[in-house]
Amino acid sequence: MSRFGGRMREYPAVSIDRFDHDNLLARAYFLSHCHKDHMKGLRAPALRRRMKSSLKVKLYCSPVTKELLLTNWKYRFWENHIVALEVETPTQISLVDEATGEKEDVEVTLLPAGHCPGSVMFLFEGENGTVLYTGDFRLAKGEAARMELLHSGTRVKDIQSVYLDTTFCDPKFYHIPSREECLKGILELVRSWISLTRNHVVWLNCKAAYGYEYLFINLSEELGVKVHMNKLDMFRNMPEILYHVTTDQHTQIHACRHPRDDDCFRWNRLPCGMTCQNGTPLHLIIIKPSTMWFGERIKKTSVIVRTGESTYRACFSFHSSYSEIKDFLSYIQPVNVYPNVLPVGGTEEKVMELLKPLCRSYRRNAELRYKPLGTLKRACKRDLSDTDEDDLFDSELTAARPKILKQQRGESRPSSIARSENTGGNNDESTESYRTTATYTSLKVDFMDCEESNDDDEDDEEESQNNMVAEVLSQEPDATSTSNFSGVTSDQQESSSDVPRWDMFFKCDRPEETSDIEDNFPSSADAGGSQSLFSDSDGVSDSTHISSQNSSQSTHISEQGSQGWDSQMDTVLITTQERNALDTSRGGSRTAAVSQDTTKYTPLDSRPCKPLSQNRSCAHDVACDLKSKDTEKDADASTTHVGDGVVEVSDNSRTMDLEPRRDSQSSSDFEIPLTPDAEVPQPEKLRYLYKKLAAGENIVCEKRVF
DNA sequence: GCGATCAGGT
DNA sequence: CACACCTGATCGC
Repeated sequence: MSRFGGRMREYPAVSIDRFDHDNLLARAYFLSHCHKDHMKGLRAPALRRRMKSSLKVKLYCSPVTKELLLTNWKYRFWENHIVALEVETPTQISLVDEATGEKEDVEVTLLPAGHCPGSVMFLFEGENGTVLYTGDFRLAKGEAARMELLHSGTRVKDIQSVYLDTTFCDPKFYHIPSREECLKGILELVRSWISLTRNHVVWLNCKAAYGYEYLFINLSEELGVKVHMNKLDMFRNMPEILYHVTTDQHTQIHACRHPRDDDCFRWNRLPCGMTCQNGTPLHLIIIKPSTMWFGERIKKTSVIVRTGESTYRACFSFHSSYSEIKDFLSYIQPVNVYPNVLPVGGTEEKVMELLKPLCRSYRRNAELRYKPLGTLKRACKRDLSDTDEDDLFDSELTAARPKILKQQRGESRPSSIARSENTGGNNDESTESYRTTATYTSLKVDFMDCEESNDDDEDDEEESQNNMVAEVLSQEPDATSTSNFSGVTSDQQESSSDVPRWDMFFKCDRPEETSDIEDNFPSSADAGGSQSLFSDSDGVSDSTHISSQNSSQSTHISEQGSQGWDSQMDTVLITTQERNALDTSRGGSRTAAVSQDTTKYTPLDSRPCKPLSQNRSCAHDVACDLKSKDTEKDADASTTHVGDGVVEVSDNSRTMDLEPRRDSQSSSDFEIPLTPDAEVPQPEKLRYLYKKLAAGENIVCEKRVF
């Protein structure tokens, strides 16, 4: 639930998603979506009075949100004060103080948030910088990178602050199955039931809130059965939804509600009162969409679980998972982040601990706070002494999977790489120009991403150790590099040439280039072949739960208790693995169908959700495009290349945009003073270590010596 | 009578 | 587990 107070530090003249207290004095109002917890005060008498006496104050929202809001008579009084802004259309807004006449202009852009129909994020650009208010959002990994308006030219805009939906910002919500996965699971369950006889019906026990519409649409499209709802006047101008829902009870899929709809637990009675059809009693199953999450080491991502004889839970989430949040924020890399939501067991401090490392300001501060020695020790200590299994892969530790992704990531997300390298190496940006070498910081960031790209594997010891090793490797140079700001010189560059680079070392083992892009789309590419050095060990660990899948009597049925999801390994109904296999065997037609349906959701949800295949190729194009343009940009902007891998920046206003060449990664990181005990790794030693890593061997001990 | 808040429920 | 919402009790205006 949103705890956002309504106002952003940078633009306090506007109020977003809160309409009480101080917000009554705002010069403009913004509503991100139509959920009650974002509408506090929106129909209060105080605000109503203000609107009556004001000609200028407006409420800005997406066209769909406007429609949904005005359908509710309680909000009808807003009618002449709402301005619907088209999504992804930057709009200049004058914020006028009606009392003083004082004026401030901001440009606002609505970006699709994927939370519910009409949900958007607000991007504000003006004198006080660029800030992003996410509202509530669910964006898959990589979606931020695909949002054109988050970019300026080829790189991410310089975003000062992000006001972030942190609902699931906790490592325990590490993974939530993708929208497509969940959809498929529900679809197959519903299909298998309602195709038995015409009297087999399904009740979708949805909350009284917007956000399930794409589920209804997809079920209806796939199965040719409309979904029964209590009312649908709010969709009267949304044919994409309207076509798939009905007020006719005589349908096999219901999402109707009743104040006492637990009557449904009495057999075969629907909330709408239906108990039989043509004199024959109904056979009812209940599917309750609910958020299911998986810690990152839990690999069996069942999206449907049977909870009783005729009751099921289906995975469904309105909010981004922890790994999706991380992907989003680490791509944007704002200077500041402010959580809009406190996760349940969490405190503001705890959330900030998780978010800060993904921001620019923290990196600078961290470098100031921790002297080089301290940083190095800290990184090592945490890696090696942390014996808490649950924490083993949390947060930063998750960053280090020994996948050969660096190059790939670099190609598809240049700004992310550039930023992280910068932030790792720069400190006082306002007084001098900088030379930055690319450092292992980027490696770390890369791994942070790629480990999510196949979270369906490896919980075994061997892999864990590999993880640890990789973490060590990626962290230490990182830590080292943080000391760079005091000692980088350009001649450190030269000596790097004969030192093996992690990515280059393994380059020959990599699959063909085109598969690189797949790694950016984990939800659709999980079933893909080996993309990593460790695909073998992945395979081995996979086998451990294949057997448990087979132990289910069929691909669909098993019982479960009501404990946490993580302990329900054997109650899997439909696993992602199974479904992925299904997709593969069907030549991907299934994926295509679902993707297409998702497209239909687009106008309502405002999501630029293209079919996955399209997304991929699109992303691929963008990636290539970005890369080539990036080069130009560096040349014509305020950055100048100084040698290979060193960039000198003279633009003080945008120092964080330093973009060292990715391929500049070199051993120069090692050649600055280290901790007293530390030694500079010799090329031979690096080669040796890489070899061991490639073989999946544990070299942690040797690392300690290092 | 209305709204805000809280507790308790799904 | 959680979300987003509803209902009902209580309090203050």
